Amino acid sequence: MSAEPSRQKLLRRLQTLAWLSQEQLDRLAAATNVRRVKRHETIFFEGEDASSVYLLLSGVAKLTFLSASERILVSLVGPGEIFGVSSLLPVAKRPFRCDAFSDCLVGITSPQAFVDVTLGLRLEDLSRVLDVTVGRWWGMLLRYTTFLGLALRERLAGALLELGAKFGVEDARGRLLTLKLTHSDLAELVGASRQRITEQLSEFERNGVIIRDGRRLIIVTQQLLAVVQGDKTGDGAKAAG
Amino acid sequence: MSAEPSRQKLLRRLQTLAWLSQEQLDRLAAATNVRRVKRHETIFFEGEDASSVYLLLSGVAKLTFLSASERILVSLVGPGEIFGVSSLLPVAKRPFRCDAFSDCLVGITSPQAFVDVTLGLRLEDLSRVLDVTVGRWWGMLLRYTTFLGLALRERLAGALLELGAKFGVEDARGRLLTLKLTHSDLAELVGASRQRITEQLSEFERNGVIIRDGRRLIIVTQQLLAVVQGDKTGDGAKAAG
DNA sequence: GGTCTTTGGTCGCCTTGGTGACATCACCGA
DNA sequence: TCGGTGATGTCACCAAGGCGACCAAAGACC
Repeated sequence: MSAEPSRQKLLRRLQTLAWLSQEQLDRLAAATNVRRVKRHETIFFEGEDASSVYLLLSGVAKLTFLSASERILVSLVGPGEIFGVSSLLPVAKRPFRCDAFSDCLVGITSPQAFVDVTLGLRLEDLSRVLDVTVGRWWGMLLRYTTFLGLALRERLAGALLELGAKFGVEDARGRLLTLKLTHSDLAELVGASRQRITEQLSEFERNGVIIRDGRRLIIVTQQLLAVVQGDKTGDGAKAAG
Repeated sequence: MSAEPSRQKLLRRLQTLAWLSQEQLDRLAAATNVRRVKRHETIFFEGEDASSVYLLLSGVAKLTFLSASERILVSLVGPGEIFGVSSLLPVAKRPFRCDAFSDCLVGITSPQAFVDVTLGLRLEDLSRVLDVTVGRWWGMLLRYTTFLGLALRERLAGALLELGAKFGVEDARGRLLTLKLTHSDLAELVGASRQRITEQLSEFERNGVIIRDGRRLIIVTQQLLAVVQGDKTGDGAKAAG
């Protein structure tokens, strides 16, 4: 796969890397494999281990998120762009699929080499810092893409789970939310109107998915998970009631 | 503002920074100011220059995005989390507002000091690399938050502008999209059905916002910008003939 | 050119969920 | 204890937009 024009030359053309020194460019080129990908072929799959950094040398690629029965075009990648960067975080899996939108020339490098050449750091050191800083963006992005194409019911369930994980304490009946959230707060969080939240919350209560202690919420993680996974009927809840 | 319990002690409690050495922790503490913020007070405003990194020492803060007549709760920040990290990118302004959801204790550091202590790098070197790698996430995040609460009309206009900027070439009549996009592709990109895209696109054509050259699109940047800014009537288009 | 497949264009029905308007309810300070 | 205030329930009405169905046009392939 390396009988290509000249890896250095290909890399030198990229605007994105214009600030690298000649020596850095050479080292990066040496660590990069070039692969030709035809239109509609896949560059990497969702769920794969994220173990490479990609440079789009030419062509157009697309990143898509595949939720249950829904396909979301997350982003189009143009020539010169670096993608597949979730490999810089200590995250195991790729959330998006990437396939070639037109015939592409793709450079593939290890994150270790990339970090070493561009910053002179060890991947694990950078990872740790990125995780606690820009890792939040990654999480938010995942949340938004997941939420698109979900109904209010599932969105709210997901949000409650997240809140429970972050701001909850264990309780005999489930997980108690220590945060005093109004329905309007939840509405803003989930992108809905206050009224719908009120309704949905009572439905959850009827089905035993949440319990109300005065104005505090106790969430039943098991049931909520069932809801997020698309249990429309609430039967999962009854099963445990 | 530094007559506080002990900055070192406050920092040492944070899970997020558990991997820092004693010496790093001391240096970070020395570079950090602690501020007490009461419930509902604002920690930073949207549109401000992003010139600090924040550490939430205690309490809960919320990040909100304020679009035209819409308020979106982007994320809740819990104790120990680092936020306001857009200051690590070469981006001028903060897109989100951050205010205290409960009484908070906030640590404030310069991005320079933060990067120096945690990675031993100069901010500008890290910035450059982050910009071309995780900068994409930032862009996507902004896109999603902006798109929430916009109607299809505006979303599509925004998407076309983006595509034009990235994959367009100047043309006598506007900016020619070199990419062969089907209506389904656009639908996936803006989160709509194929049929709506067809309709919206013809409406755009009627109003002179886009021009069709066979199956290729030419976008009229001026008009599209007007649409994105909420020009419901299409009068902006007529004005230019 | 003839046929097949992909894309584009339109309709009508129906679900989701936003809006405004109220009636309650819980909590808080005087 | 008693309003006041903000948080909750609930309703009727309405707009946006998804979905299935179907046809027309434009390439693609033989």
